[in-house]
Amino acid sequence: MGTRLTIKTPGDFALPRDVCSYGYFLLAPNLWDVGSQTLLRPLDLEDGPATVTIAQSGGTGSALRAGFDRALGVAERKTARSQITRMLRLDEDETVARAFHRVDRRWKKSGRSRLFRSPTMFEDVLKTVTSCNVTWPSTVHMNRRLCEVLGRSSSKGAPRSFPTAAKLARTRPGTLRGRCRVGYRDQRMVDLAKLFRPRGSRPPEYDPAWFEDRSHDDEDVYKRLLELPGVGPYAAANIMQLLGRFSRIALDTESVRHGRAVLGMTGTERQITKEVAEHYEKFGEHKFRSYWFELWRFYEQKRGPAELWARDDIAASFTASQF
DNA sequence: GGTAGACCTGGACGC
DNA sequence: GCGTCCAGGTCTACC
Repeated sequence: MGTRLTIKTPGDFALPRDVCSYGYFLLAPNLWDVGSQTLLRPLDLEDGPATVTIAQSGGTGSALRAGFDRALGVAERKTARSQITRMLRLDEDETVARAFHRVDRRWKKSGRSRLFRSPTMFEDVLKTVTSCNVTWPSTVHMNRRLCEVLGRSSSKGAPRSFPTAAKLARTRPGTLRGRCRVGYRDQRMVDLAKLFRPRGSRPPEYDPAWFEDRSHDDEDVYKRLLELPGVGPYAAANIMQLLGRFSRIALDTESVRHGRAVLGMTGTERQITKEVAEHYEKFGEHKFRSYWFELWRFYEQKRGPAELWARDDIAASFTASQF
C-alpha cells in the first residue's frame, strides 16, 4: 500500500492551469494525463525513486491528493512535499498573483500567475541546457533519453526518474552523446552535474539554497548563472524565472517571432530583440510573466487549451522554438 | 566590446 | 534510401 498525502494549496491554485503553464510539463519524466487531469512523475527520494500521481478534485484552491506507488518514510514524506511545493510553486500565495495582476490586469480573469517548474533546480538547469540551440522535438527526445538511460524506476513498468547530479557526474560524456543524443552538450552536462553534486556532508559547489535565497539580488544570481558551462544570456534568464525571479526576459528567436507576428515590430533581428526587451520594461519585476503568458496565449490559440495537449502529439507536431 | 564561425541533431526536402 | 540544407544558443578566437 503506497503513501497518500494531502497537500494544502493557496486559494487561487488550479492544478490544470498551473501545471500546463510552461513547456516543461511536456518533458520527461513529467506526464500530464489529459483524461484524468492529473500529473504523474517519479520523484527522487532518500530511499530511491517513488512515482507520484497528483490530483485536485475539489476545484480551485482545494487540497491536492498525492498518491505514491510505495510507502514513504517520515523523511521521504517531507522531501516529497518540498519537491511538489517547488514544482507547483505552492509557496507563491495569492498576494503574489495580486501583485502581478495589479501590474498587468490582462491575466486577472484567468488567474494566470504561476509557471510550472521541476522538483529540483538541477533538473531545471539541465532542461534549460537541453532547450538551447535545438528545435523542440530534440529537447523532448533528449529529456526522454536522459530518463530512459540514466533514470531509475520505482517499480516494474513505472517511468524512470530524471537523473540525479550524482549519477550524471559519474556518466561518461560518450554515453550522453551516443545514447541520449545530447551532441556537443555532453561534457558541459557532466561538468554541470559535478558542480551540483553534493560533496559528502558539504553542500554542492553550486548550492540551490544560495540561488533560492531571496536576500541575494537578481544581478548577483544572474552573473553566477552565466559562469555555468552551457549557460549564456538566454539560459541564465530562463533559469532566473525558474528560480522565481521574473525581472528578466529570456530572449531568443521565439522573442523575435513574437515581436514580428504579435507585436507588429519590424526591422532586423537585433533591432527587434532590443525592442522586445524595451516593450516589457513597464512590467518591472513581473516582466517575464507578462511576456510568457502572451506567448502561451498564442500557442493556445493555435493548439487549444494546454491542459488538453497530449504530450506525444505536441512533441511530434510542434516545430521550431515553439516553447 | 563586437563579430564570425564551429559545435550537433533531427526534420524537411529533393532526387 | 541517401545527400543536402536549415534551425537553434553558447563558446572561442580574432579584430
